[in-house]
Amino acid sequence: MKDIRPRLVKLFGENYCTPQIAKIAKKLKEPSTTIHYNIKKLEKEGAIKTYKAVFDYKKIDEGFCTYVLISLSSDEYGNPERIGKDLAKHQQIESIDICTGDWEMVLKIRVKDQDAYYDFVKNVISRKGIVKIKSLVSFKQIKTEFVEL
Amino acid sequence: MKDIRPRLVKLFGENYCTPQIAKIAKKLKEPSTTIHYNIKKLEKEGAIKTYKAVFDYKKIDEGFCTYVLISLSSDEYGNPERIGKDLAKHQQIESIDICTGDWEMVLKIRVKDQDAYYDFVKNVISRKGIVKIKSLVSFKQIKTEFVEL
DNA sequence: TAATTAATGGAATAAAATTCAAATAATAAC
DNA sequence: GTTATTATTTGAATTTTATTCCATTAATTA
Repeated sequence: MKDIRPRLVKLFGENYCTPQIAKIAKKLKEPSTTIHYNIKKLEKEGAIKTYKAVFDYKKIDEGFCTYVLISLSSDEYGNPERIGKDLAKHQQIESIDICTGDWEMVLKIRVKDQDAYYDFVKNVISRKGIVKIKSLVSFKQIKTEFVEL
Repeated sequence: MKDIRPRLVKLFGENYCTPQIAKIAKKLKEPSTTIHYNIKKLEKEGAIKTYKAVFDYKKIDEGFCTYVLISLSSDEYGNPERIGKDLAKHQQIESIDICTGDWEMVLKIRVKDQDAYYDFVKNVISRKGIVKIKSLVSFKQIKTEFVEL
């Protein structure tokens, strides 16, 4: 057995999907060539970033989800974007926003369980320049990525 | 001109995409039938919820993004799920989580601009049982739905 | 109003997904 | 440990789909 699944999950997480032109054409009652033309235009304009899968994250060992509200230390306060770009490369981070309000940064994180979360916070979040202020642990995920679970 | 684009955006927002089996097969150096089999299995198990597009939201009139931290009133405190399910039907809400910590619920919202956000809060969030405590407005979105912007 | 560019859509082609059947591997039953 | 059962892999054939090409129409600009 080749255990292809984790590799599939990785690829689907941010790519390797494509629009279903025929189905859309049928749904909108337009010729598929017209649909094709309009989709390519959206892609060229950069309005569509990618096509990807949305998972039932509990079933792919990413059931533990948290929001992390972050304050930056005074020496990094003026440069949240540098830290953000640096964090972005971590697969466990679903989203990164630089915000107004009481916190400079909001992360959404997905890992397997509490232990994995502890490791992630220890190794990635708790670093120079990042002062973690608050973790909100998701008890129940009702909707994610615009998809109801 | 038929202005197909908003209709496309709506369909792609949560569906009407499909995996690229041939590309995956090439990438993983496995026969496409094997890839096909494994994907169908993931779908049947419910591990894959759907395939969808990720947008550059500024370019589709959804550039204004916020996190809303919510406290529930005492009479709804015991039933956050009912409120969550009710909120889920609104397209502007990207995610809904029921949480531990200082707030019972976290929403991620996308609308066109501040005016649209005001309307949304007025009409949807500020209702019986929902006491909005804090809005975090995203200045800059670095990553969303696991995709770097 | 003419000229240019953008969008639509049919027909033909190319590419891909899907089905089918057979072989192999893994697991369970005895 | 051997047999029976089930799950997975894979090539070949088929069906479906995306894509290209080109002509037509609509929209925009000069």
